[in-house]
Amino acid sequence: MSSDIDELDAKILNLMQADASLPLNELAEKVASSRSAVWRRVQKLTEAGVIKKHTILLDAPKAGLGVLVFAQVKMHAHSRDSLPNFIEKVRNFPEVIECHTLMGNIDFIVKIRVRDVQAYEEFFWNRLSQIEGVREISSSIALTAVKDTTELQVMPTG
Amino acid sequence: MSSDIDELDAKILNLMQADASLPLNELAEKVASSRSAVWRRVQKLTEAGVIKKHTILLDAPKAGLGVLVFAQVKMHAHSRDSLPNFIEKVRNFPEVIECHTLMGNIDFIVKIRVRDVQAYEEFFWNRLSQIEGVREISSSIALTAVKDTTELQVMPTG
DNA sequence: TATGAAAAGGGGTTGCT
DNA sequence: AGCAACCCCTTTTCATA
Repeated sequence: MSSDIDELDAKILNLMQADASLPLNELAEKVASSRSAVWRRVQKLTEAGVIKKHTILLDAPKAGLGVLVFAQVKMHAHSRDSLPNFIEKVRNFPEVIECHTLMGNIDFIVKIRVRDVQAYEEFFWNRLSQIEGVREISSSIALTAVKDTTELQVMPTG
Repeated sequence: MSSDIDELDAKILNLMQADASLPLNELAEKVASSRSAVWRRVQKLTEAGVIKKHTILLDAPKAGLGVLVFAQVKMHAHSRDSLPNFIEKVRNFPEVIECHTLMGNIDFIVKIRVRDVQAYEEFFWNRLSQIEGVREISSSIALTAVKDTTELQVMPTG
């Protein structure tokens, strides 16, 4: 399950999250190991699915998506059947960055990035609120990002 | 501001977000351009800060962080002075992945990843709720991730 | 000034010890 | 697990329009 991560794996993962463009020899040096050893660890971690992908992170406003919204969505109580449709729709909206089901009275929390407030209004009325089974949406515009990372603090297993 | 992104830039950014390990020649082929042209675009976009960093994304449960929590934090109304301290603390908690200030009655939304529910209880009581000025915390454990990406749909400016 | 080609350098990959 | 050789990709430079 937590695919047996030892201290070396943890160090590698933490460094690569901070900067995936770090050359293999520098990485090896920082973790006090050799190129090949580190390279094989990375292979294993990728095959095991611990490393999901290599990507670049963009500055959202500079990429033309200056507005971040968190929407709390509640579904009609008797609309179990419309859930697969909701999920399908939400996955295909490029504006939706994340969507999670929550325990408690909120059914979904949805993280959305759009160009500006007008674009959100458009998205809200014509897209999100139009999905069958949606009962209530409470939208909050995010002001300042106090913290916004993708880095997980990986610790050795056990 | 939205650093003048043309169609070629947009294509490059979208492809690199999907897979940053894509070799330059394949990337060039996909966007119907040449290696050097694409390479210079990437340089420019990095210098302009549109591309913030290269990273790897981990499977959180496989990396030993199986529990995702969204916490809504409200501060005491008269505790303006304690905000810098709150921000500083939150930024230094490795469990906190994101924290945004919101318009409306919730002051902060905090996204947290921990090993298990016990780890969250520990984090909640000994860390988050101990920060000066915090009045109320409403924690929701996330069940299923309907969507969880970092990819922004980049469109040409204008 | 921007583009393409081609050389030079560095890093990823592999096999062997 | 480490070493070293190989090969491919990135990066620079140069020539061209």
